[in-house]
Amino acid sequence: MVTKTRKTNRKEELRDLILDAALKVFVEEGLEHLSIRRIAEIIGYSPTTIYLYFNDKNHLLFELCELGFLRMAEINNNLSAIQNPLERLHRMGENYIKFGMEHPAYYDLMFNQAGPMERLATMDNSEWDSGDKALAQLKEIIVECIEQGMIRKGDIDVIAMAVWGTVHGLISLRVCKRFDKLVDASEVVQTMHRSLEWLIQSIYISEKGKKQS
Amino acid sequence: MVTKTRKTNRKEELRDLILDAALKVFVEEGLEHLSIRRIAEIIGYSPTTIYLYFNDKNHLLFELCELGFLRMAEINNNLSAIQNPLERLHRMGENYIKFGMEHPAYYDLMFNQAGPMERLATMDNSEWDSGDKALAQLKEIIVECIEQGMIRKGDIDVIAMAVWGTVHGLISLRVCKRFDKLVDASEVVQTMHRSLEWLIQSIYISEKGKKQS
DNA sequence: ACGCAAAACTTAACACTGTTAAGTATATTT
DNA sequence: AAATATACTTAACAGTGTTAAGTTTTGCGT
Repeated sequence: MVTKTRKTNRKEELRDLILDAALKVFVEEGLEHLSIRRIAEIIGYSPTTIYLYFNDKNHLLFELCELGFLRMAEINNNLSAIQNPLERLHRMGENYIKFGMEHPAYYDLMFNQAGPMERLATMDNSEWDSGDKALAQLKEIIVECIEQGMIRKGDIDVIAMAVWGTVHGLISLRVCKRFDKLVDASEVVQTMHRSLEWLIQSIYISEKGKKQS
Repeated sequence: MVTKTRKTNRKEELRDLILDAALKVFVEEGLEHLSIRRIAEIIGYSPTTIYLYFNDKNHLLFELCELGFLRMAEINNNLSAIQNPLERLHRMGENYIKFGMEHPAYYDLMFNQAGPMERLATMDNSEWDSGDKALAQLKEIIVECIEQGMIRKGDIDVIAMAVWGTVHGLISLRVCKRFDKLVDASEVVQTMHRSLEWLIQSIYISEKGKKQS
Protein backbone atom coordinates (compact mmCIF):
# COMPACT_ATOMS: atom_id res chain seq x y z
CA MET A 1 0.00 0.00 0.00
CA VAL A 2 2.42 2.64 1.18
CA THR A 3 5.74 1.65 -0.27
CA LYS A 4 6.97 -1.52 -1.80
CA THR A 5 10.38 -1.73 -0.20
CA ARG A 6 12.95 -3.97 -1.76
CA LYS A 7 13.81 -5.47 1.56
CA THR A 8 10.53 -6.17 3.29
CA ASN A 9 11.53 -7.15 6.76
CA ARG A 10 9.03 -7.35 9.56
CA LYS A 11 9.87 -4.01 11.10
CA GLU A 12 9.08 -2.15 7.90
CA GLU A 13 5.77 -3.96 7.64
CA LEU A 14 4.38 -2.61 10.88
CA ARG A 15 5.89 0.75 10.08
CA ASP A 16 3.94 0.83 6.84
CA LEU A 17 0.84 -0.36 8.67
CA ILE A 18 1.14 2.64 10.96
CA LEU A 19 1.54 5.02 8.04
CA ASP A 20 -1.42 3.45 6.27
CA ALA A 21 -3.61 3.87 9.32
CA ALA A 22 -2.42 7.44 9.83
CA LEU A 23 -3.22 8.20 6.22
CA LYS A 24 -6.66 6.70 6.49
CA VAL A 25 -7.45 8.75 9.57
CA PHE A 26 -6.27 12.15 8.41
CA VAL A 27 -7.79 11.76 4.97
CA GLU A 28 -11.14 10.49 6.17
CA GLU A 29 -11.48 12.28 9.50
CA GLY A 30 -9.19 15.28 9.15
CA LEU A 31 -5.83 16.19 10.57
CA GLU A 32 -7.32 17.28 13.89
CA HIS A 33 -8.42 13.71 14.56
CA LEU A 34 -5.05 12.19 13.73
CA SER A 35 -3.79 11.14 17.14
CA ILE A 36 -1.31 8.48 18.18
CA ARG A 37 -4.04 6.72 20.14
CA ARG A 38 -6.40 6.72 17.16
CA ILE A 39 -3.76 5.12 14.97
CA ALA A 40 -2.99 2.54 17.66
CA GLU A 41 -6.66 1.69 17.92
CA ILE A 42 -6.92 1.05 14.18
CA ILE A 43 -3.85 -1.15 13.87
CA GLY A 44 -4.66 -2.99 17.09
CA TYR A 45 -1.50 -2.09 18.97
CA SER A 46 -0.72 -0.10 22.04
CA PRO A 47 -0.07 3.63 21.47
CA THR A 48 3.48 3.34 22.73
CA THR A 49 4.32 0.78 20.06
CA ILE A 50 4.21 3.59 17.51
CA TYR A 51 7.13 5.22 19.30
CA LEU A 52 9.22 2.15 18.48
CA TYR A 53 8.89 3.06 14.81
CA PHE A 54 8.77 6.86 14.92
CA ASN A 55 10.70 9.16 17.24
CA ASP A 56 7.67 11.35 17.72
CA LYS A 57 4.52 12.52 15.98
CA ASN A 58 6.38 15.06 13.86
CA HIS A 59 8.51 12.31 12.40
CA LEU A 60 5.36 10.47 11.42
CA LEU A 61 3.84 13.62 9.94
CA PHE A 62 7.00 14.24 7.96
CA GLU A 63 6.84 10.76 6.46
CA LEU A 64 3.22 11.36 5.49
CA CYS A 65 4.43 14.55 3.82
CA GLU A 66 6.95 12.58 1.83
CA LEU A 67 4.19 10.27 0.65
CA GLY A 68 2.24 13.34 -0.37
CA PHE A 69 5.16 14.55 -2.48
CA LEU A 70 5.30 11.18 -4.17
CA ARG A 71 1.65 11.43 -5.12
CA MET A 72 2.21 14.95 -6.35
CA ALA A 73 5.08 13.76 -8.52
CA GLU A 74 2.77 11.13 -9.97
CA ILE A 75 0.20 13.75 -10.87
CA ASN A 76 2.94 15.69 -12.67
CA ASN A 77 3.70 12.75 -14.94
CA ASN A 78 1.58 14.35 -17.65
CA LEU A 79 4.01 17.27 -17.97
CA SER A 80 6.74 15.71 -20.08
CA ALA A 81 4.38 15.29 -23.01
CA ILE A 82 3.84 19.03 -23.30
CA GLN A 83 6.28 20.76 -25.65
CA ASN A 84 5.45 24.41 -25.01
CA PRO A 85 7.15 25.32 -21.70
CA LEU A 86 4.67 28.01 -20.73
CA GLU A 87 1.85 25.59 -21.41
CA ARG A 88 3.72 23.10 -19.25
CA LEU A 89 4.01 25.69 -16.49
CA HIS A 90 0.29 26.28 -16.76
CA ARG A 91 -0.45 22.57 -16.55
CA MET A 92 1.85 22.19 -13.57
CA GLY A 93 -0.16 24.86 -11.80
CA GLU A 94 -3.39 23.12 -12.69
CA ASN A 95 -1.96 19.87 -11.36
CA TYR A 96 -1.18 21.62 -8.11
CA ILE A 97 -4.72 22.94 -7.89
CA LYS A 98 -6.12 19.51 -8.71
CA PHE A 99 -3.98 17.91 -6.03
CA GLY A 100 -4.96 20.52 -3.47
CA MET A 101 -8.66 20.09 -4.21
CA GLU A 102 -8.56 16.29 -4.18
CA HIS A 103 -6.30 15.97 -1.14
CA PRO A 104 -6.80 19.05 1.01
CA ALA A 105 -5.57 17.30 4.15
CA TYR A 106 -2.42 16.23 2.35
CA TYR A 107 -1.87 19.72 1.03
CA ASP A 108 -2.37 21.26 4.43
CA LEU A 109 0.19 18.91 5.90
CA MET A 110 2.71 19.43 3.11
CA PHE A 111 2.61 23.22 3.03
CA ASN A 112 0.81 24.68 6.01
CA GLN A 113 1.26 22.60 9.12
CA ALA A 114 4.24 23.29 11.36
CA GLY A 115 4.88 19.72 12.51
CA PRO A 116 6.64 18.26 9.49
CA MET A 117 9.01 21.21 9.17
CA GLU A 118 9.87 21.10 12.84
CA ARG A 119 11.09 17.60 12.26
CA LEU A 120 13.09 18.75 9.25
CA ALA A 121 14.65 21.54 11.28
CA THR A 122 16.17 19.03 13.70
CA MET A 123 17.99 17.21 10.87
CA ASP A 124 20.98 19.54 10.74
CA ASN A 125 23.05 20.21 7.63
CA SER A 126 20.57 18.35 5.50
CA GLU A 127 18.33 19.47 2.68
CA TRP A 128 14.63 19.13 2.11
CA ASP A 129 14.82 16.60 -0.68
CA SER A 130 11.18 16.55 -1.75
CA GLY A 131 10.92 20.31 -1.70
CA ASP A 132 14.19 20.68 -3.58
CA LYS A 133 13.08 18.23 -6.21
CA ALA A 134 9.74 19.92 -6.81
CA LEU A 135 11.36 23.36 -6.93
CA ALA A 136 14.04 22.10 -9.35
CA GLN A 137 11.37 20.85 -11.73
CA LEU A 138 9.66 24.23 -11.59
CA LYS A 139 12.91 26.08 -12.23
CA GLU A 140 13.67 23.89 -15.22
CA ILE A 141 10.41 24.85 -16.86
CA ILE A 142 10.95 28.52 -16.10
CA VAL A 143 14.44 28.41 -17.62
CA GLU A 144 12.92 26.97 -20.78
CA CYS A 145 10.30 29.72 -20.84
CA ILE A 146 13.00 32.37 -20.60
CA GLU A 147 15.24 30.68 -23.16
CA GLN A 148 12.39 30.66 -25.64
CA GLY A 149 11.60 34.27 -24.84
CA MET A 150 8.12 33.49 -23.56
CA ILE A 151 8.47 35.28 -20.22
CA ARG A 152 10.56 38.22 -19.07
CA LYS A 153 14.15 37.49 -18.13
CA GLY A 154 15.11 37.63 -14.48
CA ASP A 155 16.62 35.81 -11.54
CA ILE A 156 15.41 32.21 -11.75
CA ASP A 157 15.03 31.92 -7.97
CA VAL A 158 12.96 35.06 -7.87
CA ILE A 159 10.67 33.99 -10.67
CA ALA A 160 10.28 30.49 -9.29
CA MET A 161 9.31 31.89 -5.92
CA ALA A 162 6.74 34.17 -7.54
CA VAL A 163 5.15 31.38 -9.55
CA TRP A 164 5.18 28.87 -6.72
CA GLY A 165 3.83 31.52 -4.38
CA THR A 166 0.96 32.34 -6.68
CA VAL A 167 -0.27 28.81 -7.14
CA HIS A 168 0.30 27.90 -3.53
CA GLY A 169 -1.44 31.04 -2.35
CA LEU A 170 -4.61 30.20 -4.24
CA ILE A 171 -4.74 26.64 -2.98
CA SER A 172 -3.73 27.56 0.53
CA LEU A 173 -6.45 30.16 0.88
CA ARG A 174 -8.93 27.57 -0.35
CA VAL A 175 -7.66 24.76 1.88
CA CYS A 176 -7.62 27.09 4.88
CA LYS A 177 -11.16 28.15 3.95
CA ARG A 178 -10.42 31.83 3.46
CA PHE A 179 -12.51 31.95 0.30
CA ASP A 180 -15.59 30.37 1.84
CA LYS A 181 -17.34 33.59 2.83
CA LEU A 182 -15.85 35.71 0.06
CA VAL A 183 -16.27 33.75 -3.15
CA ASP A 184 -19.27 31.73 -4.23
CA ALA A 185 -18.63 28.13 -3.24
CA SER A 186 -19.82 26.66 -6.52
CA GLU A 187 -17.41 28.78 -8.53
CA VAL A 188 -14.34 28.97 -6.35
CA VAL A 189 -12.40 26.20 -8.11
CA GLN A 190 -13.21 27.61 -11.53
CA THR A 191 -12.19 31.05 -10.36
CA MET A 192 -8.89 29.61 -9.17
CA HIS A 193 -8.25 28.10 -12.58
CA ARG A 194 -9.13 31.36 -14.28
CA SER A 195 -6.84 33.24 -11.90
CA LEU A 196 -3.99 30.98 -12.86
CA GLU A 197 -4.86 31.43 -16.52
CA TRP A 198 -4.91 35.20 -16.11
CA LEU A 199 -1.50 35.07 -14.48
CA ILE A 200 0.03 32.87 -17.17
CA GLN A 201 -1.26 35.16 -19.87
CA SER A 202 0.02 38.18 -17.98
CA ILE A 203 3.57 36.94 -17.72
CA TYR A 204 3.53 35.75 -21.34
CA ILE A 205 5.39 37.79 -23.93
CA SER A 206 3.61 37.35 -27.23
CA GLU A 207 5.58 37.46 -30.49
CA LYS A 208 3.58 40.43 -31.79
CA GLY A 209 3.91 42.74 -28.82
CA LYS A 210 7.10 41.96 -26.99
CA LYS A 211 7.83 44.03 -23.93
CA GLN A 212 11.29 45.27 -23.19
CA SER A 213 12.86 43.91 -20.03
CA MET B 1 -29.36 53.07 31.07
CA VAL B 2 -26.35 54.58 32.73
CA THR B 3 -25.96 51.67 35.10
CA LYS B 4 -26.29 49.25 32.25
CA THR B 5 -23.57 50.86 30.20
CA ARG B 6 -21.37 51.01 33.25
CA LYS B 7 -21.93 47.33 33.78
CA THR B 8 -21.16 46.46 30.18
CA ASN B 9 -18.08 48.62 30.36
CA ARG B 10 -16.83 46.61 33.29
CA LYS B 11 -17.54 43.45 31.37
CA GLU B 12 -15.73 44.77 28.35
CA GLU B 13 -12.76 45.66 30.51
CA LEU B 14 -12.04 42.09 31.52
CA ARG B 15 -12.80 40.98 28.00
CA ASP B 16 -10.12 43.30 26.70
CA LEU B 17 -7.78 42.14 29.43
CA ILE B 18 -8.22 38.58 28.18
CA LEU B 19 -7.55 39.59 24.59
CA ASP B 20 -4.48 41.56 25.66
CA ALA B 21 -3.09 38.59 27.53
CA ALA B 22 -3.85 36.25 24.63
CA LEU B 23 -2.08 38.61 22.28
CA LYS B 24 0.94 38.82 24.53
CA VAL B 25 1.21 35.05 24.74
CA PHE B 26 0.81 34.17 21.09
CA VAL B 27 3.09 36.97 19.93
CA GLU B 28 5.83 36.31 22.45
CA GLU B 29 5.57 32.56 22.89
CA GLY B 30 3.89 31.38 19.72
CA LEU B 31 0.42 30.15 18.90
CA GLU B 32 1.16 26.66 20.18
CA HIS B 33 1.57 28.04 23.70
CA LEU B 34 -1.66 30.01 23.60
CA SER B 35 -3.88 28.06 25.96
CA ILE B 36 -6.86 29.07 28.04
CA ARG B 37 -4.99 28.17 31.19
CA ARG B 38 -1.97 30.27 30.18
CA ILE B 39 -4.18 33.30 29.62
CA ALA B 40 -5.94 32.73 32.93
CA GLU B 41 -2.60 32.54 34.70
CA ILE B 42 -1.51 35.88 33.25
CA ILE B 43 -4.68 37.81 34.08
CA GLY B 44 -4.95 36.17 37.50
CA TYR B 45 -8.33 34.56 36.98
CA SER B 46 -9.59 31.02 36.83
CA PRO B 47 -9.55 29.41 33.36
CA THR B 48 -13.31 29.00 33.37
CA THR B 49 -13.80 32.74 33.77
CA ILE B 50 -12.66 33.15 30.18
CA TYR B 51 -15.67 31.14 29.08
CA LEU B 52 -17.91 33.83 30.57
CA TYR B 53 -16.57 36.23 27.97
CA PHE B 54 -15.95 33.91 25.01
CA ASN B 55 -18.06 30.96 23.91
CA ASP B 56 -14.98 28.90 23.20
CA LYS B 57 -11.37 29.25 22.13
CA ASN B 58 -12.26 29.71 18.47
CA HIS B 59 -14.33 32.75 19.36
CA LEU B 60 -11.30 34.19 21.10
CA LEU B 61 -9.04 33.37 18.16
CA PHE B 62 -11.49 35.01 15.79
CA GLU B 63 -11.43 38.21 17.81
CA LEU B 64 -7.63 38.17 17.74
CA CYS B 65 -7.94 37.84 13.98
CA GLU B 66 -10.12 40.89 13.87
CA LEU B 67 -7.48 42.83 15.78
CA GLY B 68 -4.95 41.63 13.24
CA PHE B 69 -7.04 43.00 10.42
CA LEU B 70 -7.21 46.32 12.20
CA ARG B 71 -3.42 46.46 12.41
CA MET B 72 -3.18 45.50 8.77
CA ALA B 73 -5.55 48.31 7.84
CA GLU B 74 -3.31 50.71 9.77
CA ILE B 75 -0.28 49.58 7.83
CA ASN B 76 -2.18 50.26 4.61
CA ASN B 77 -2.74 53.90 5.56
CA ASN B 78 0.18 54.87 3.35
CA LEU B 79 -1.68 53.76 0.21
CA SER B 80 -3.97 56.73 -0.37
CA ALA B 81 -1.01 59.00 -1.00
CA ILE B 82 0.08 57.01 -4.03
CA GLN B 83 -1.44 58.21 -7.28
CA ASN B 84 -0.34 55.47 -9.67
CA PRO B 85 -2.70 52.52 -9.04
CA LEU B 86 -0.21 49.86 -10.07
CA GLU B 87 2.34 51.42 -7.77
CA ARG B 88 -0.31 51.39 -5.09
CA LEU B 89 -0.94 47.70 -5.76
CA HIS B 90 2.78 47.10 -5.44
CA ARG B 91 2.95 48.97 -2.16
CA MET B 92 -0.06 47.09 -0.83
CA GLY B 93 1.78 43.85 -1.53
CA GLU B 94 4.87 45.15 0.20
CA ASN B 95 2.73 46.15 3.16
CA TYR B 96 1.40 42.61 3.31
CA ILE B 97 4.92 41.22 3.26
CA LYS B 98 6.00 43.68 5.91
CA PHE B 99 3.06 42.72 8.11
CA GLY B 100 3.72 39.03 7.65
CA MET B 101 7.38 39.39 8.52
CA GLU B 102 6.77 41.58 11.55
CA HIS B 103 3.80 39.63 12.89
CA PRO B 104 4.14 36.03 11.69
CA ALA B 105 1.94 34.69 14.47
CA TYR B 106 -0.77 37.18 13.58
CA TYR B 107 -0.49 36.28 9.93
CA ASP B 108 -0.66 32.58 10.63
CA LEU B 109 -3.79 33.10 12.68
CA MET B 110 -5.43 35.36 10.12
CA PHE B 111 -4.82 33.23 7.05
CA ASN B 112 -3.66 29.74 7.94
CA GLN B 113 -5.13 28.50 11.17
CA ALA B 114 -8.46 26.69 11.06
CA GLY B 115 -9.85 27.90 14.38
CA PRO B 116 -10.98 31.41 13.50
CA MET B 117 -12.76 30.27 10.35
CA GLU B 118 -14.52 27.49 12.19
CA ARG B 119 -16.02 30.12 14.39
CA LEU B 120 -17.03 32.14 11.35
CA ALA B 121 -18.64 29.08 9.77
CA THR B 122 -21.04 28.79 12.72
CA MET B 123 -22.33 32.33 12.21
CA ASP B 124 -24.84 31.50 9.53
CA ASN B 125 -25.99 33.89 6.79
CA SER B 126 -23.32 36.37 7.77
CA GLU B 127 -20.31 37.66 5.90
CA TRP B 128 -16.68 37.86 6.81
CA ASP B 129 -16.49 41.60 7.31
CA SER B 130 -12.75 42.02 7.69
CA GLY B 131 -12.00 39.79 4.74
CA ASP B 132 -14.62 41.50 2.63
CA LYS B 133 -13.21 44.89 3.48
CA ALA B 134 -9.64 43.96 2.64
CA LEU B 135 -10.70 42.31 -0.60
CA ALA B 136 -12.82 45.32 -1.56
CA GLN B 137 -9.84 47.62 -1.15
CA LEU B 138 -7.77 45.33 -3.35
CA LYS B 139 -10.47 45.21 -6.02
CA GLU B 140 -10.76 48.98 -6.05
CA ILE B 141 -7.10 49.32 -6.88
CA ILE B 142 -7.32 46.65 -9.57
CA VAL B 143 -10.29 48.39 -11.18
CA GLU B 144 -8.25 51.56 -11.33
CA CYS B 145 -5.35 49.69 -12.91
CA ILE B 146 -7.64 48.32 -15.60
CA GLU B 147 -9.37 51.65 -16.18
CA GLN B 148 -6.02 53.29 -16.77
CA GLY B 149 -4.99 50.44 -19.07
CA MET B 150 -2.10 49.41 -16.86
CA ILE B 151 -3.02 45.74 -16.61
CA ARG B 152 -4.92 43.37 -18.88
CA LYS B 153 -8.70 43.50 -18.71
CA GLY B 154 -10.51 40.62 -17.07
CA ASP B 155 -12.94 39.53 -14.39
CA ILE B 156 -12.17 41.60 -11.31
CA ASP B 157 -12.80 38.69 -8.96
CA VAL B 158 -10.44 36.52 -10.93
CA ILE B 159 -7.67 39.09 -10.99
CA ALA B 160 -8.14 39.95 -7.34
CA MET B 161 -7.86 36.30 -6.41
CA ALA B 162 -4.69 35.94 -8.47
CA VAL B 163 -3.02 38.96 -6.91
CA TRP B 164 -4.09 38.15 -3.38
CA GLY B 165 -3.03 34.56 -3.90
CA THR B 166 0.40 35.56 -5.09
CA VAL B 167 1.23 37.81 -2.18
CA HIS B 168 -0.35 35.49 0.34
CA GLY B 169 1.46 32.50 -1.12
CA LEU B 170 4.84 34.09 -0.66
CA ILE B 171 4.19 35.14 2.92
CA SER B 172 2.46 31.90 3.80
CA LEU B 173 5.34 29.76 2.58
CA ARG B 174 7.68 31.92 4.62
CA VAL B 175 5.53 31.92 7.76
CA CYS B 176 5.05 28.16 7.49
CA LYS B 177 8.81 27.82 7.05
CA ARG B 178 8.70 26.18 3.63
CA PHE B 179 11.52 28.37 2.35
CA ASP B 180 13.89 27.63 5.22
CA LYS B 181 15.71 24.74 3.59
CA LEU B 182 15.27 25.94 0.02
CA VAL B 183 16.23 29.59 -0.02
CA ASP B 184 19.10 31.23 1.80
CA ALA B 185 17.77 32.61 5.05
CA SER B 186 19.57 35.95 4.78
CA GLU B 187 18.04 36.65 1.38
CA VAL B 188 14.55 35.22 1.64
CA VAL B 189 12.79 38.50 2.42
CA GLN B 190 14.62 40.32 -0.33
CA THR B 191 13.78 37.53 -2.75
CA MET B 192 10.13 37.85 -1.78
CA HIS B 193 10.16 41.55 -2.55
CA ARG B 194 11.89 40.91 -5.85
CA SER B 195 9.32 38.22 -6.67
CA LEU B 196 6.53 40.68 -6.06
CA GLU B 197 8.34 43.24 -8.18
CA TRP B 198 8.77 40.72 -10.99
CA LEU B 199 5.07 39.95 -10.86
CA ILE B 200 3.98 43.57 -10.90
CA GLN B 201 6.21 44.26 -13.88
CA SER B 202 4.90 41.17 -15.62
CA ILE B 203 1.25 42.14 -15.37
CA TYR B 204 2.06 45.72 -16.34
CA ILE B 205 1.20 46.88 -19.84
CA SER B 206 3.68 49.56 -20.78
CA GLU B 207 2.64 52.39 -23.12
CA LYS B 208 5.26 51.46 -25.69
CA GLY B 209 4.51 47.79 -26.11
CA LYS B 210 0.88 47.15 -25.26
CA LYS B 211 -0.30 43.58 -25.47
CA GLN B 212 -3.67 42.71 -26.92
CA SER B 213 -6.16 41.14 -24.54
C1' DA C 1 -29.22 48.65 56.95
C1' DC C 2 -31.14 44.30 55.69
C1' DG C 3 -32.34 40.64 52.70
C1' DC C 4 -32.36 38.76 48.44
C1' DA C 5 -31.51 38.04 43.73
C1' DA C 6 -28.48 38.38 40.06
C1' DA C 7 -23.90 38.62 38.43
C1' DA C 8 -19.08 37.18 38.75
C1' DC C 9 -16.03 33.88 39.59
C1' DT C 10 -13.99 29.18 41.19
C1' DT C 11 -13.58 24.13 42.04
C1' DA C 12 -13.44 19.76 40.39
C1' DA C 13 -13.98 16.90 36.98
C1' DC C 14 -14.26 14.69 32.07
C1' DA C 15 -12.32 13.30 27.96
C1' DC C 16 -8.91 14.14 25.30
C1' DT C 17 -3.66 14.98 23.70
C1' DG C 18 1.80 13.59 23.13
C1' DT C 19 5.23 11.20 25.53
C1' DT C 20 8.14 8.29 28.71
C1' DA C 21 9.92 4.88 32.28
C1' DA C 22 9.43 0.58 33.62
C1' DG C 23 7.67 -3.96 33.12
C1' DT C 24 6.30 -8.26 30.52
C1' DA C 25 6.02 -11.52 27.24
C1' DT C 26 8.00 -13.72 23.11
C1' DA C 27 11.59 -15.11 20.05
C1' DT C 28 16.48 -15.99 19.10
C1' DT C 29 20.94 -17.26 20.24
C1' DT C 30 24.43 -19.58 22.88
C1' DA D 1 18.01 -25.07 29.10
C1' DA D 2 19.78 -20.52 30.18
C1' DA D 3 20.83 -15.99 28.63
C1' DT D 4 19.93 -12.42 25.77
C1' DA D 5 17.70 -9.58 22.45
C1' DT D 6 13.37 -8.10 20.40
C1' DA D 7 8.58 -6.72 20.51
C1' DC D 8 5.15 -4.92 22.82
C1' DT D 9 2.18 -3.17 26.96
C1' DT D 10 0.91 -0.86 31.40
C1' DA D 11 0.65 3.06 33.98
C1' DA D 12 1.63 7.38 34.55
C1' DC D 13 2.90 12.55 33.74
C1' DA D 14 1.88 16.93 32.15
C1' DG D 15 -0.63 19.11 29.19
C1' DT D 16 -5.18 20.55 26.40
C1' DG D 17 -10.44 22.47 25.78
C1' DT D 18 -14.61 22.39 28.15
C1' DT D 19 -18.62 21.90 31.44
C1' DA D 20 -21.70 21.28 35.66
C1' DA D 21 -22.11 22.61 39.97
C1' DG D 22 -20.88 25.40 43.79
C1' DT D 23 -19.27 29.77 45.99
C1' DT D 24 -18.48 34.51 46.56
C1' DT D 25 -19.39 39.27 45.51
C1' DT D 26 -22.21 42.98 43.97
C1' DG D 27 -26.13 45.95 43.50
C1' DC D 28 -30.94 46.91 44.24
C1' DG D 29 -35.52 47.36 46.49
C1' DT D 30 -37.50 47.77 50.69
